[in-house]
Amino acid sequence: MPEPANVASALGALPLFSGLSPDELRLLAAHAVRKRFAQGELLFSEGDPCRGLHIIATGKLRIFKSSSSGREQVLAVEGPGGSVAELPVFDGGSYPASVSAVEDSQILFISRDELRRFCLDHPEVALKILAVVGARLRRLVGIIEELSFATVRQRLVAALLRLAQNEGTRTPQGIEFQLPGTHQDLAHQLGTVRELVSRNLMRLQAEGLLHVEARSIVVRDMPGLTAILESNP
Amino acid sequence: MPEPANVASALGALPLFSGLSPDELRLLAAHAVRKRFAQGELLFSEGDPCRGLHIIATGKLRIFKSSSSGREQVLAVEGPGGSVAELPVFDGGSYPASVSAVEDSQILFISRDELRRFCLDHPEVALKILAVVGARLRRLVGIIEELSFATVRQRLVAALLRLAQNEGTRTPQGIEFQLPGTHQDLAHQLGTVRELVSRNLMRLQAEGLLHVEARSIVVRDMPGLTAILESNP
DNA sequence: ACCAGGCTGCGACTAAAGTCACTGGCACAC
DNA sequence: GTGTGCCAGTGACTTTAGTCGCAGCCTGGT
Repeated sequence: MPEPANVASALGALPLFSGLSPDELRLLAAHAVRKRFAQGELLFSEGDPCRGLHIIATGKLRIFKSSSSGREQVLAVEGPGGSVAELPVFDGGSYPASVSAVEDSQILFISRDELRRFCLDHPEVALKILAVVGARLRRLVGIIEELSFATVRQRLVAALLRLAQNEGTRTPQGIEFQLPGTHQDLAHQLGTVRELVSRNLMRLQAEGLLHVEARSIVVRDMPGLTAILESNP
Repeated sequence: MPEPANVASALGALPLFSGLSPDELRLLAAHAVRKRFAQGELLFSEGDPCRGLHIIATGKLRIFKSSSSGREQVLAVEGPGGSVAELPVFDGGSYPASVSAVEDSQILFISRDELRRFCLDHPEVALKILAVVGARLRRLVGIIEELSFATVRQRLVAALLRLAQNEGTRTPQGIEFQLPGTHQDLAHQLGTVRELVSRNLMRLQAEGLLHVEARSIVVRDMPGLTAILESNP
């Protein structure tokens, strides 16, 4: 956990500000404010006026939209080193989505004006931010593609395969990993409801593609799963 | 239509490059290449390596994803003054979606490297680009919200209301406007299929909310339509 | 005039998605 | 222990989305 004196070096370790000189980092760090958020706490809501950029020192944040009928759609989950609200800092509008802490989190906050000023003095930072925003845009386009072309079943499989890839461990039975949250959480990420997650998991198990035990998943038939992704609707 | 000598002033008129000095504009214009695309022609496909930024002088472009089964999802339609592929210029990746010309179009093209260099020398341009990308990101989030929370019927109504707002003319019977393309085109924008557009239009007419005649739509009951948007799924 | 091809409107159907209501399990607080 | 509350599984059902096939219409070309 960064002490005030270490904020500068913490910033330097982030993709956003890598390559800056110690002096520049100190300058930036002088303007950064540290904040803490407890698990489940809301950093801000969709529609709130944008105050600045949030950078994750430790913890995990969830960017999401919620509907009037209680449904949610997760847009991104960001871990340490990630940032949130890079964009509305620059276009002057309000936040387009809500952000809450998935775990207890420590955040470095840089106000809108500070960041804009810093970017004007350090154009390469602006380019880095553009790159980060670009990556976010790609992910959003990916979500749109999934929502618009894929079934819940396919989206679920895609999510499971991503988990297997990133956090899976090889075992004799197949690749094993843990679901990162409840079925409800997963449903929110897929833009659907709990029941469908539960049912589809069971169905995949019945088909012999998976083995499900509580939140532990074992992928038994990888080719079978990837085939589902390619099959039409 | 901009003659080579006028490219600079044409650029200056764009939101992206407003506020630059004539000298700077000339410098940028020197690197811009003019291209023409016929109606329906593809500028590039999703996955192609990114070569640079496209700015629309005249005409209209459509940014879209297409699925293996022939479905399409339009992400944006950009008119004169708009730009396309601002983002992959900076994150080094390939184009995330395809772009085609809706009408015959004249395009100013600035290569990736030129633009990056120019941004480093003119940080305020980088900020302007960030603002444009920000707006795009907002629209994508809006699409995700609609896809994930709204029915086809609601998405259709939302699209009709946008059209009424932007291009509608008041008449005694209600607000009248023309559909900008075929039902198929509209279906692609909503991420659905032709039949559902057709059926839902007829249904709205049967309910007395609209009057449909070929591609001419008359909104007869605005409050009734907005009520549809707010009703749960 | 006539034909070809794109656009539109249906009807009948299938398949997904989502809703509702209920069950049982598990964990934690008291 | 014994509630209390969250979580997961499931059956029965309704609604929405999407598919297929076809017929009518208009347009532009020959």
